[in-house]
Amino acid sequence: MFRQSRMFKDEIYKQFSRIGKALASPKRLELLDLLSQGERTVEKLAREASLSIANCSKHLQLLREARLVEARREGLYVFYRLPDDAVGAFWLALRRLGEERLTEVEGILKNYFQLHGELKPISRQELIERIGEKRVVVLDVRPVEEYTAGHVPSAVSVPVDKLQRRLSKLSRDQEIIAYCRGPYCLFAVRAVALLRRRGFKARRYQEGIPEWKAAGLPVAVGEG
Amino acid sequence: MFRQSRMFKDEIYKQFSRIGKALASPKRLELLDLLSQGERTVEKLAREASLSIANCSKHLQLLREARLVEARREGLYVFYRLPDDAVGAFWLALRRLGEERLTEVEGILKNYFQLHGELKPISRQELIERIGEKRVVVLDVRPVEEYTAGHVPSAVSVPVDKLQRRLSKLSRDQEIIAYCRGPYCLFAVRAVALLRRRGFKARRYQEGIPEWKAAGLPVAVGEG
DNA sequence: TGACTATTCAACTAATCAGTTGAATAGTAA
DNA sequence: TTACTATTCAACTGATTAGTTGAATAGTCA
Repeated sequence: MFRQSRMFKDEIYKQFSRIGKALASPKRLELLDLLSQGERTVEKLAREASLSIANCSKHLQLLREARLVEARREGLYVFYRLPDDAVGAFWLALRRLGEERLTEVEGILKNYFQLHGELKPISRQELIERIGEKRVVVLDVRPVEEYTAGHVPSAVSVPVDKLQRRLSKLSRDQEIIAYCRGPYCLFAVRAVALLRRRGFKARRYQEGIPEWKAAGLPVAVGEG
Repeated sequence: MFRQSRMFKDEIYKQFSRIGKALASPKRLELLDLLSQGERTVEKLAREASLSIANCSKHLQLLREARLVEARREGLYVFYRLPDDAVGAFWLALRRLGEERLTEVEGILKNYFQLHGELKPISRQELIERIGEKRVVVLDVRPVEEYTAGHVPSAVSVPVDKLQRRLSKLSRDQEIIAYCRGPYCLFAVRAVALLRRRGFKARRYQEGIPEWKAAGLPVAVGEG
């Protein structure tokens, strides 16, 4: 009986550790974070996470073995995605645990954002309250595909690398609130920095769509 | 800017991967599961997880570095424990994700419980409904310390290795519901098997106190 | 203080994993 | 079919991790 129950436990915990192993690499977490914005090809994932394609593919295989991502073929490309919302929610839970318990995380954030003179981001509550206001415009500065896959209602899509060219369409009388993928994506930081240099009144909302959705708030889909 | 934002991301995800690394070993998950029942000494943890003391201590160091456990000294012993409920909840979330997504888990469970002729456990809802009934007695078959640290209200403490000697105190007219640490602890399985062999009407509730608590149900503390 | 014990550390071996490179595969388009 | 391309596989190196053993440490108790 003892021998058998030891075997049972060893087998069971070994299964759960597959998920732990998949989460044990920084790059795989970055891939999960990217995929929580929507599906992507290996190529795009590799570029965004600064990986070679072969290496990225291998990491994706590992994630797939732990059932944290799944793949779908379309023409020449293989698209990877999160199989359901539970995985995205779990990644959020891991992140939150790290933010609470690992003091180093706060240090890194502070260090980086001080370096770039970044002001305190606005809270979710404040964003919700101000969304309807005439003198406020919300910018989604992620690539267009991600905006299309889901965005804050009434937000306007202005990908960060096109912001420069679209400055003329923005009014200096409005207050601009920019958001991107989440607290560890720097698109909104860059956007706000640029806008301020040009004399706009701009602030940053630091959460992304996954957090917005997890809080039960409505998400708009499509061209907006 | 690119160089810096890559460095930032690498640092941030590396921090989160510390948690992943800590979760990447079956034995460490087993230790977390044990600790979610309450604090314990290194010696006890080592015995329960079938580890050498030195090896167990090392695993605990690793968990401590990821801030998933903390230590407290009392007399000759060092007690390890989960620093707060968030860690226990996170372990539950990981487990649930595994149960849903890793098909192998179900297979292992089925395999083992078929082998032991185990019937379907009763649901949480049924347990709640029947707790007050005169003809039902709920047994907590974990070691006494764990019962003392928190148990289902009105449950009686009968550690599984003392069950044999206490059979005379149980009535064959009552229905017995036994529970232990959770679905991967086999105390309740053993208890129910013994009771049935002796002609008692016994069933198993397969969740433990962490799940009970996470569902917002009341927990009784002390000698009961 | 000194004897004692639980716990941790240090050093080592075997095993596992990350990342690189180049070749193979599987699917598309002509 | 053939040419083409995105993706994956296979083999390798260097780095990291698990687990073992024996010694050191830190605290208790008389």
